Amino acid sequence: MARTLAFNQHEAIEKALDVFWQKGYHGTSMRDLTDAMQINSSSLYNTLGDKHQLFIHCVKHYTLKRRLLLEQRANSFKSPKKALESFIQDVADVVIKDVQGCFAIKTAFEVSPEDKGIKALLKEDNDYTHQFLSRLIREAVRKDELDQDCDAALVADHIICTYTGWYELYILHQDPVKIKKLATYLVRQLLR
Amino acid sequence: MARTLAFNQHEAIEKALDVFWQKGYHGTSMRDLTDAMQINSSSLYNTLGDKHQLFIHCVKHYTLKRRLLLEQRANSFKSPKKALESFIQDVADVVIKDVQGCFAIKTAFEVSPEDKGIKALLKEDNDYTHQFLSRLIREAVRKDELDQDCDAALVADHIICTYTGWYELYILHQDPVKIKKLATYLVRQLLR
DNA sequence: CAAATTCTGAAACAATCATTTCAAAATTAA
DNA sequence: TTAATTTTGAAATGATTGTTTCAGAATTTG
Repeated sequence: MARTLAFNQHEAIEKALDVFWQKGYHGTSMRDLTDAMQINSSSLYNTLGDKHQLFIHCVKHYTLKRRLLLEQRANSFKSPKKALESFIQDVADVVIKDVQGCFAIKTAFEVSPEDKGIKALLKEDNDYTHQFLSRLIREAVRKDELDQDCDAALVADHIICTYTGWYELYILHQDPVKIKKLATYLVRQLLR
Repeated sequence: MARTLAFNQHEAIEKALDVFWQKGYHGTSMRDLTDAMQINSSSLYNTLGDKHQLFIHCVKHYTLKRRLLLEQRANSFKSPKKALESFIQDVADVVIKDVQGCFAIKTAFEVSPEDKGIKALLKEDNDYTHQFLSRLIREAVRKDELDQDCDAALVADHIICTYTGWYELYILHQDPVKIKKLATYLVRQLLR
């Protein structure tokens, strides 16, 4: 048998993700990646593949991480209405903390129009969030916390679309108050 | 005196815009541009400047064009409420027609986090739309077509954020019905 | 027409791009 | 320890990047 890998793959992917996140797919060079990952290119190609395959790893890593975060927080609420409120406010906080925007959204606009594979991954991620939200909404309706005639799937899409726009607004204006106001506005709009 | 330019600058910029729009800033090479513009690179550098300057031309061209379109349509309504409704539905139609998303939004995510010049241009464009919408909303409030306690600036931001998300959703799902439903939902949400 | 001036085309530029090569170092199991 | 196997580092790959060069074609004014 032979020696084992001298670097941690997960850590390497996380570092690569940081670079892709900041510079975008086309704006990132292999040198940027090997510098940040502190791996020689031959090792990189031998283990994680070429630039595109590495990018896929990063997308999967990112979406999985978010998914776990979402599931983790999902069970900590008794009232679905409260859970929805908290979800929206949390997204607003993430938007404000993330100066460079959401990696999935950036990738959706930069890469996925011309890359079906990446698009499929992002769609899957989007569908997951959509399911999470619409389930929450349906529960809220059942518990009479929301209007009976409310279309859960539609409202879920609406929420997702709205906070997508927050990212762009924050990139352009960097105004945390504005984002927070929009979040409370969205909550009040939905839950009355 | 000497000969005049052998190509139309506006047409050349429009062709360059098409390429940048489709491939993004970093995904576009100078060869892509000279091929599409049918101009030799020396002519390009002599007249419009380097890649970055050309990109600025494209952003300015795009935002100006949208601005004119907006102003042109603004005066064709008597009721501000009807104008708002029509604006939102029109945006939905644009989203559906544009398979590759809005150039300004794509650029906001790809370029402007690291390019203050481009960011300033996009912010200016965003502010213009914001002014346009908030003025319309204020008029609607004055004419009692909207709630008196409605914060015009906030609602304008909300509308802009929402339809930004439509672009992403359409890139991922390519479902026109979904976008139209979201548009009518937004309208009903606002104007009740 | 002629002289002046500017634009154009093709080639060349160095730099960087993603990727590959391969010998040597490193590690494992026997 | 030895033989087998894999990772690693540094260099080299050819292609492509953005940009420049410059001689000659083109066009305008006088």
